[in-house]
Amino acid sequence: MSKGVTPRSKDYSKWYTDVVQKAELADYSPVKGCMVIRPYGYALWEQIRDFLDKKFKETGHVNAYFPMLIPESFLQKEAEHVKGFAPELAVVTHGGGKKLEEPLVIRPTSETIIWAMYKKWINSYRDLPLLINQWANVVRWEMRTRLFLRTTEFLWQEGHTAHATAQEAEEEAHRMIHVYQQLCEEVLAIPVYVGKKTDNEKFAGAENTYTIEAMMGDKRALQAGTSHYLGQNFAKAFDVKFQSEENTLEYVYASSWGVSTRLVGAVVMAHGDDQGLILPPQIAPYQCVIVPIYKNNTQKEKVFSCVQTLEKAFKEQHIRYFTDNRETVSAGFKFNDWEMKGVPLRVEIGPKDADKNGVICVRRDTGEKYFQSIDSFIASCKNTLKDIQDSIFQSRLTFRENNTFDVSTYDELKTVIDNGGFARTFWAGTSEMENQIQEETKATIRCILFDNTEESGHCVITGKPSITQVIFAKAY
RNA sequence: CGGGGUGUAGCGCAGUCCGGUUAGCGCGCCACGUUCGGGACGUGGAGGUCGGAAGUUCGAAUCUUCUCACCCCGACCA
Repeated sequence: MSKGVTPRSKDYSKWYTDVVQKAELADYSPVKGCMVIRPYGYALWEQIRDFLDKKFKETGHVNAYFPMLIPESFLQKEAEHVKGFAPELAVVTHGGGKKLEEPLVIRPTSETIIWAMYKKWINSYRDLPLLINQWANVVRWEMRTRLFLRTTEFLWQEGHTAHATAQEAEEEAHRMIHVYQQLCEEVLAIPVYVGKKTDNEKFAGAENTYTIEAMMGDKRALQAGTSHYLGQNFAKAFDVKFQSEENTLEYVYASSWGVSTRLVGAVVMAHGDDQGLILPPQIAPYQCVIVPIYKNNTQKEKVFSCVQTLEKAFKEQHIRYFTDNRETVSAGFKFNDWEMKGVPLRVEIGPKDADKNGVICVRRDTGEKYFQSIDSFIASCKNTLKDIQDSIFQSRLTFRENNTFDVSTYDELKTVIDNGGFARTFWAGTSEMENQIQEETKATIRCILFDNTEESGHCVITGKPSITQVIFAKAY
């Protein structure tokens, strides 16, 4: 095995694949397009899952589980939905050695089977709102796959809610995109642009799609989460009506929203460097790694008494840590290994430090290395982790701001896209114009910003006055 | 599906053009010893149906035909 990873400047895509594999986040499986999420990678997903699950429950949602196999006919019921998903379905045609009466598709998303059930469960306005989330795997037969970013099977959560009014469903869709924003910014330390998708980019079967868009280390955009206002589309397709307080029969309004294991890829690409991963403390499986250094048993005893002091303090402060007491590899190897794995804070304790009752700390984000007494280390560790979290976020925010350019002409837009970065501009164009721009520049409208930086301007293509500010970028 | 590439030890590769005893190298792995503060070293060792099938030949990793798989770039997508 070679020692480092391909430098980002040489081949960003290769760098990404190298890091994912060398940090032991995931590995290629014997099944084309499917990866194995390894324990260290899965631990990242668990952090994401735990944060979101708590948030979902705080906002009134409950978890449930629906079948992975969906009757093929269900997909047909919503015209746009089937059009969007039909090309990428995996279909089960046989079971128990016999051909099935009706083929079953492996869910690419669960709207249809969930709405088939909602029809049974929803009768009255008293049954609403219905706020269900599911943690599940889905399968989409993609042409080209990449570890975490786009795999044939992936893990995600999908929320599916039913409401009595359009306004309530819209509010729900907005609420959840903001939960995702909070996840990205506060936990993953990735700043995101929040906004709405254009008709070209919206979900198959949605009225409105909301999105958070993050900038990766190569200045391309990654959609990090989506939330949809589905209107009455699925209610009509599955005939889900409720009796209102006024005793009228109405179709219910819906939302759905999801994030996936793609977010693990986002963390890699947003923060990583040529040494490997850089994990924000909030998501790091180990926030601190202790590397004891010694030559003989006398030193070992002395060093480990310090290690024990640290471990006790970490436990008390609920800091996730790992003591690397492998005797088969050198200290230098361990340093590189944990840097590859992105552990935010490394604590080295050698005989010299133990004599002085201190430790050497090394920050992964800045590389800063300093001596501290054990007492002051223990007293400041939480703050240091917080500082790392904040400064990683700040550095990403600065990076994004430095690479987001306001443009007012198509030529400027092209220049920004060619040089790499986000182009922010006003828009009053059509779907066709958007397609044309995509063909010429490879860039798409990532989102229509919720929060404009200016109230109004002129459309970058048509010159018409506009209050719609958008982000153009090349996307993953 | 279009374009490009690769299949030889766990990983990365050489050997293939121009067929010739026992198929090599680096890393990793195992054992022992010396090491241990930025990817340690020595000695010994284990590990291969050369992607698969058929053919040519006295003889095939190497030539021919067919086939399978995977990777990269595009179109599609969270």
